[in-house]
Amino acid sequence: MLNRIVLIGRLTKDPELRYTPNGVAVATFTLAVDRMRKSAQGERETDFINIVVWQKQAENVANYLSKGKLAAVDGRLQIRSYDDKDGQRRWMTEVVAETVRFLSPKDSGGSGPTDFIGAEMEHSDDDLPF
Amino acid sequence: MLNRIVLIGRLTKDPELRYTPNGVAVATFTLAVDRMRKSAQGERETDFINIVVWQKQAENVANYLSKGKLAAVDGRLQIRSYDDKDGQRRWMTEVVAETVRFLSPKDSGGSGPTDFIGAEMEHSDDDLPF
Amino acid sequence: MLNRIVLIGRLTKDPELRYTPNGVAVATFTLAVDRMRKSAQGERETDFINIVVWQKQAENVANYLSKGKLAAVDGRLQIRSYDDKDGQRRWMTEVVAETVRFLSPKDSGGSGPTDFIGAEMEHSDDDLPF
Amino acid sequence: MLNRIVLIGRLTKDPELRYTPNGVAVATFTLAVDRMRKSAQGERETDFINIVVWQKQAENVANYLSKGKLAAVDGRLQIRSYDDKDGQRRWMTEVVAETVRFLSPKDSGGSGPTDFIGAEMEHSDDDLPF
DNA sequence: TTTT
DNA sequence: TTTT
Repeated sequence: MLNRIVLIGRLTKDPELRYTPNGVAVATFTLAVDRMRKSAQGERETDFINIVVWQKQAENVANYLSKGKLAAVDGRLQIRSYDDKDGQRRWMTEVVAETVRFLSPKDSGGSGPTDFIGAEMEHSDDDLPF
Repeated sequence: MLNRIVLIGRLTKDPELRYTPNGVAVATFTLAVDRMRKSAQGERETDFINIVVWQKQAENVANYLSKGKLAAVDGRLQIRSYDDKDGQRRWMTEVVAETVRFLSPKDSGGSGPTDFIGAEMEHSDDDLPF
Repeated sequence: MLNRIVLIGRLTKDPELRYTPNGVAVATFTLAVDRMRKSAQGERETDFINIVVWQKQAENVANYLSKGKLAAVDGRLQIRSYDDKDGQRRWMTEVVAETVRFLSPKDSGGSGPTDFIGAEMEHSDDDLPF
Repeated sequence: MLNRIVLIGRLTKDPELRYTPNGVAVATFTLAVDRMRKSAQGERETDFINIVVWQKQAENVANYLSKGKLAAVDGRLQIRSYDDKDGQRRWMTEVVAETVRFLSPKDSGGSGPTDFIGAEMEHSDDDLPF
């Protein structure tokens, strides 16, 4: 009924860009998200979370994000089941991004992307009736 | 750069439905959101938060929500400034809902709304290329 | 660096309550969270998401939640790796709840739990210095 | 019943640090959070949102954040009413931060803060019973 | 101006 | 392994 997740972390690798049979862009990457508390042994712990982005955003991600860059993702958690090569049912978890924000400073001297991408929320309040 | 809020609470009154000059539906209502901790004097405390919803959702809200009903709102926090009648600058805070979910059980015997409304997130994963 | 998720859905079964070797309560359950958009074939789709809760909350969940009840969970997404019986590395995904709210109306005639449980946020503002 | 907000933006000024009568640290600052869509006239729009942080975090914020720095805030929306000098009831809105993350790169050559601060979530899963 |  |  409601499913909303926000993550901030760093890309473990460059994003991968593909296209569906009907030509829709999809980018995937993994975010390393450090936990706030350390393990019992005092090591830092990290969740590695797979992200999927669609369409224009997928292309922006592929163009402007790369390994090690800091990013924020706002989306929903999705769990897909599939059967592996041995016919075993497996589950895969991923976050379907609604918006991705680039948080690493633009490379100085770079051509400079706009500093955000994402689906627009609905409406202007320019002429509210109240 | 990123602005995301999720609230669950009860409507303090029936929602109000209006239309912009160009015919776009807008509904407004207030959610009473109880805080988890009580005040120093042991009283329960509550935040009263104004919500704005647009378009089709505005009409659904007007049709299916009413005073006392439980609802979840997912949106963004917005602060608008305006000048009051004395020419003083004031600020008003409201949450612009992206989705509103109805959490009170449908009235038994009622004709029964669908149990949710809201903007759709972007994409199907029916034919992922991986 | 930041990892925050909010879910609303229904329990697929009664929660399970266990204790760690050192006596800390842990409850687990699965939330069925309907997606907003239907599949290409027009079926409703659902994510089944595993939830873990600790301590006092675990016991409240075990006492007051049961199969089919509506609940909201606020927490963080965690991915643990483990090796299955064939020595294969597997991942399991779960949401570690910080708070769980009970959204189904209390059974009429029931003894009535308090209608929420959860970790408290930090501070009162009773004597702010401004 | 549930109230959760996540913001990313830049500090409009250096944070202010104060202490309650009983010696508890409180820091306040304002985050400039750009909206994703531009106004009808094509200008970028921004929400200026007041943030409050308590205790150890307040001191960290005062030490490591300053005007222009990028930060993420995770907390709850709070609305307090007060009476102004003319005896008029006014409302003020602020976000009570549970965690604040520093997103600007540490100044090269600086002494280097830890790169996050915040309340810890509850439990380790080092000895889960399952 | 406030809800169960 | 799944809920209304």
